[in-house]
Amino acid sequence: MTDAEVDFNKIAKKWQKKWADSGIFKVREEPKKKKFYCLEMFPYPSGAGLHMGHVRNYAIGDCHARYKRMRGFNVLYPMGYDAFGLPAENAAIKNKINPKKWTEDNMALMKSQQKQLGLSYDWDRELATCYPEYYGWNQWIFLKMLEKGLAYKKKALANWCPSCKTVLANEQVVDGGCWRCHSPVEQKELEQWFLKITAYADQLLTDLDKLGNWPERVKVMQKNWIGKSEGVTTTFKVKDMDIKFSVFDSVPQTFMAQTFTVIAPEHPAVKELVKGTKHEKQVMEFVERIKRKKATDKFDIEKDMEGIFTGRYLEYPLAGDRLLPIWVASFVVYEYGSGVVNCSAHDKRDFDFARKYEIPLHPVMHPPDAKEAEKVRNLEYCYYKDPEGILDEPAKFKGRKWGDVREDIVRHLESTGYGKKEVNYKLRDWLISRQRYWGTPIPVVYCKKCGIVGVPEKELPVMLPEPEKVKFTGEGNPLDSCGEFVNVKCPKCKADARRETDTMDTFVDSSWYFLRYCSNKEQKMPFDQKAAEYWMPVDQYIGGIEHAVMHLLYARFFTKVLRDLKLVDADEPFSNLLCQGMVLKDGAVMSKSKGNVVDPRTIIEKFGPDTARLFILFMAMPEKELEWSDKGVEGSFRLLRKIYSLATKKLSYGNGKGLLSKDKQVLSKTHSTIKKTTEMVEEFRLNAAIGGVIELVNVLSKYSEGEVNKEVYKEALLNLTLLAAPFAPHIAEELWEIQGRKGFASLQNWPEYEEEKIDKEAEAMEQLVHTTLSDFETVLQLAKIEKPKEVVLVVAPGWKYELFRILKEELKKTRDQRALINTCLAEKDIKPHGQEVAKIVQAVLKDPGKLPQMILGKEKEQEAYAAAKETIEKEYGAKVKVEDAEKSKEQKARQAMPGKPAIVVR
RNA sequence: GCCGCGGUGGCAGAACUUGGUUAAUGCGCUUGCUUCAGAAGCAAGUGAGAGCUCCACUCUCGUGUGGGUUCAAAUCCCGCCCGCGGCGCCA
Repeated sequence: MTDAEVDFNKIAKKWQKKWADSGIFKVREEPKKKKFYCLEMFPYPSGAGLHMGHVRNYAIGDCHARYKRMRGFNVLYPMGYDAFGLPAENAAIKNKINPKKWTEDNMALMKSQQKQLGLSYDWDRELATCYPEYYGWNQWIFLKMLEKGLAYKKKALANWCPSCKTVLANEQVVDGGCWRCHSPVEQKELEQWFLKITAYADQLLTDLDKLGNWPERVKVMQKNWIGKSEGVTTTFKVKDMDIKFSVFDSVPQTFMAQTFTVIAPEHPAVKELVKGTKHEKQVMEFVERIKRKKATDKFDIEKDMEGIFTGRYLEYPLAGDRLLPIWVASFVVYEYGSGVVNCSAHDKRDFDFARKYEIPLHPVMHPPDAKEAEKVRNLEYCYYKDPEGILDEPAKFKGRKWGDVREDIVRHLESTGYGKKEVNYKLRDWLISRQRYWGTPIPVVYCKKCGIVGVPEKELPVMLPEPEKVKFTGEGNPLDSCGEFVNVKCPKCKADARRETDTMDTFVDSSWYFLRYCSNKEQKMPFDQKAAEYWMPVDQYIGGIEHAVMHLLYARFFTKVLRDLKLVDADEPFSNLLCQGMVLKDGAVMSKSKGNVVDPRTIIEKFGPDTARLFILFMAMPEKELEWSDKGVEGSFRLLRKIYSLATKKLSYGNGKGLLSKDKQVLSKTHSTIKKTTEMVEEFRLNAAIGGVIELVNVLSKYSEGEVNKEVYKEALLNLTLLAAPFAPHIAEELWEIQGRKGFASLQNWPEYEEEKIDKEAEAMEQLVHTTLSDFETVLQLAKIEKPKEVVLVVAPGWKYELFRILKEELKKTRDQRALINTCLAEKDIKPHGQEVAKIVQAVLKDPGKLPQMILGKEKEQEAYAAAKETIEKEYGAKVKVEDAEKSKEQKARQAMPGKPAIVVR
């Protein structure tokens, strides 16, 4: 670097200020303009500030937002904070810090870092969920759901995290532990608030198909989570008792094989089944033991398949007077279906269980192969779910295939009066109660007379009491300690009443924040309908894969509920989803405990925000994991410096008359780079896009060292500036200014690939230079040196191989032509692209009469050769014939091959 | 077990949609120039192996693995192996 060192941070600050002062990133609804809503998952303001994962997230999002803006879209690109949550409260308990203050400090820190990165947010739309202006609308939506029966309270076994001292939703239990602190989750019976997400199970499932641009794996995860299964529920009586069991069966075809029944240990009916019998003691001991095991350890089906007979039988009139012994079995899931299952020989797990406890089995289906059928009848192995399987029973369906008898069996079961077609889901209702302070108060009052009363709309928001009025002891819900909050009058009868002290799961906050951004100042409603109509759905959502189920499912649910409330018309909140990969260091996720954290601040301070952003975008595809590399950061830094010097260095201009071939190449490179970069950015292959830009930088860098054509250089530099704008916006602005342009680079139109403006020859050259052998150059060389009378260009398969084999032969006969070749290459200012060029030239020099024939096929190449033909004819006066060999290319190729050089390409 | 994704030089990662001399781009490394020296910068080189006194050059093998289609396969088809992620008793 010969110039004075550039202070990229100074440049960054300068432009950040100009952007802010001019307000260029503020947006309004403009019905005439095409809108684009670009959104990143808003961060939780933790005390540590931004980490690399955030930087990556925002670099991707900002790049996209800037690109779309330059493409002429009216871009909504907002930022906010998911500000409620446990860490704030824990800080309050541990360090006696005001959770509100703590959160606000963190938000301020984060915001300053985001500003330091130069992200093009419309900061006027900022929101934070911990303020009544926001959470009041959580309450409003909750009340609407309460009205609709979508919010309800029930006593249920809940997942309890003893460390966080709160309840967790099913989705928040990961590997039997708390999703946040990983402590083992306990089961506790509590009265809790639920949102009826199951009412939308089917829609949430089927609408996944509308999400064409979501990653497949996310869709699969959601699908698994919803877990739809269709089948038949049959209801039978327990012998000698007044108990009936409904049993769900998704594989009803083999119902005649059912020989025993299993019931979940947690099932309350177990107690009744054994009450007062000789089995009682043993069975109840078993139940307790299994419950404990399930609660603590990782429960493993393979090892822990256990059961115990209850002494009771289920009547099974479908098979005459068959009685099914009822067992308590460890593997039965109480929460799924009815917690009772009928078992048969045609299920792997049932089969294994029956063998273990020597329960009789009764196969009713056999494989087509007679030998195998015999094995199945002898119970040598479990035969299940084979579409080719042939039924033996019931008699009515004997001989039918398992694969196509299903519907008939279902109808048959329904006709018996015992069965009913039913759909089951794994999805459970969403438990939103949290026994915590730092969250949205659930707007409900308990009155002795009126029962559960929703707080009237006009009294919203139910404000969280100031932290000073609450005791943070670490035991129980802090809100219970605030009498002023708890003791209220019933809104209906004005009698003394008690306020609900549960607060909402913070996932409620993030389930509709994208709607609030559309009109974050709205006072009368959660959001302005017209604004939401204009902006929704989010066109591009970007965030971590860890939210594949929870957040994304809840947000989809809320959107559907709000749609049914006629507040939005979008079915789905996010049309495109990008799940960015993790940022790794030394092969592991960056984490404090591993000590491999790289603080974005140090990188920004040292190299400036553009370097940090460019590096993080260039190092890997957005979806993939990114391995941090300090050296790579320096590489990006060097690149930016190189770009900067392209605009500031002294140039020596040529006489400016006509374009030299190198000028044409630069021009052509410029435009092909526009083309490539545009394609890559559209496809979110930002790493490849940057790779392309770097190529252009390298070409320009080299070009700028010799004599340059003023106009060509100007055009190249201008386009380079614009192409770089989404990736390194500050430097792009600076270059823009250096080039004497007015306004902001950020607001310019994205450059277009202008085909007609480019010299055809150079374009043709361009298309071939990097992808394949520069055939065109070769032909030009030949034409220039020998001024041949005729060049035949034809297309056929295998050309390169054949051509070069022949040329090699030629070469062998030649000696000492190297000097000459090198001379002509130098003169033409062409970097010897391959030995091949030299070889061809050499061959031609040896025997000018024997020219290679080339047979062209591909559209691209045809164009290239057409251009070549034109040039050669014009400039060198030789005749060129281009043959279209598309239809019979192989035939032609073969004809062309013997004795003569040929090109074999399809 | 089921589902999804992937496997390319020393590393990250292009090229796979549309089969055409595999390896764009960056990092690293080697050599040279520059420098008091270092850093930075610039220039050339860099898949592996072998042959050749040297140079020039030549040969063989190379995209996890084994097959197939094709004049031609990283690319298309089939089998297998390995890795990552998700689901996990779902009746």
